[in-house]
Amino acid sequence: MEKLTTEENLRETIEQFWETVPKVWNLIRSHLRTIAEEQFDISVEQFHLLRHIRKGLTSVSDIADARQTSRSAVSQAAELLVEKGLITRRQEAGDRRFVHLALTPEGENLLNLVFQQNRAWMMEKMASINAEDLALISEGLVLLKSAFDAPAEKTKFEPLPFNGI
Amino acid sequence: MEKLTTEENLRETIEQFWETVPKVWNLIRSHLRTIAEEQFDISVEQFHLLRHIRKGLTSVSDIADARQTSRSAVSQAAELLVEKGLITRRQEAGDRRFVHLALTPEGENLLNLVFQQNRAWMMEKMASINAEDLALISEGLVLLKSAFDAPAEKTKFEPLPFNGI
DNA sequence: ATATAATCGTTAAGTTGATTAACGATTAAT
DNA sequence: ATTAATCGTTAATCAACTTAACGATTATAT
Repeated sequence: MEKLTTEENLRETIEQFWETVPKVWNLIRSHLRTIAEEQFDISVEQFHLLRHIRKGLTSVSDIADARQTSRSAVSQAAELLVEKGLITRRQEAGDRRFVHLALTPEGENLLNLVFQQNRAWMMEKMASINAEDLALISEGLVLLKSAFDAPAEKTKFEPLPFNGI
Repeated sequence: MEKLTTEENLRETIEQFWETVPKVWNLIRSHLRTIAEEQFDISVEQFHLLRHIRKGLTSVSDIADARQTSRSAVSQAAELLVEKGLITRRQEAGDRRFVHLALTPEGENLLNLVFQQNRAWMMEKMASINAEDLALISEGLVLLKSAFDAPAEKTKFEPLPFNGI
């Protein structure tokens, strides 16, 4: 087996990323939509919002950042969830510009149920993978996450010259 | 180090999946949108369509399946790409219900440029990962892909009883 | 201190991508 | 030969997003 340079490895990994992630994510997202809409009457976007609130992001701005979307999009989605009684809004005492979103017991419960359904489905799909391979997948995901968590690193590679279309 | 059951491993991997994939994919999708729209005047969805055509999916139905969307959505997106001169439509000789989509040289070229830009950006992000870890990520992705490629496996785990909200 | 700027969230208007339903055209099944 | 099913398109509608404008609040500058 020949040793590749890191750059060649990188290209290969990125290739594999494109081969895998869009397809898998679309499939999961699509199944999630079915669960969320048919059984719980919320959209995928509303689900993500609930998920982020539980993860500890409570302000509209923080969630917008995390989701790579606009504050107004988050604000509008939040409004719908408030109407459904799944979250609450509360102004921050210290800085009254901030609004803190929090799950109601109903929201928490609904989120758990959606995750439960999703996990059951994913487990079916992944049932044939052995423990060792599962660990490998996990490790790979951790590495991937940390790469994209980190603030952009000064490049080792030439910035790409862009020459029109 | 304690040995976990496969089911526990599975839960952990799924947990890690949710921790990683939505965030990373959103980030990439967001950056991709910037490139595609600002520099090439196509939407992310149009990009995906081009991508699938190059991968060998030429019929509207096949692409709709692959993207987990409706035929009409694909048809509409295809129409826009035809207008831009990035793809062509050609009826199949044998079964004239089928229409085959194909990239024009301009479409091929544009797709290459978008990928080039995206790869450069992803390389920056992933620049600090060593060769061994890159290989690990690749392997993990391959495993993940094959799990979700396969037709749903008969479950080893209890189908989840659903008990209202 | 006061004025200016910046930040947080909301609202309004408009755009886009998606869905559903209906439809022609073609092919398969009975 | 009729009926079914499949492929793709079109039309109408919907949902989620964007941008822009705006109040409210806090930070900064003079």
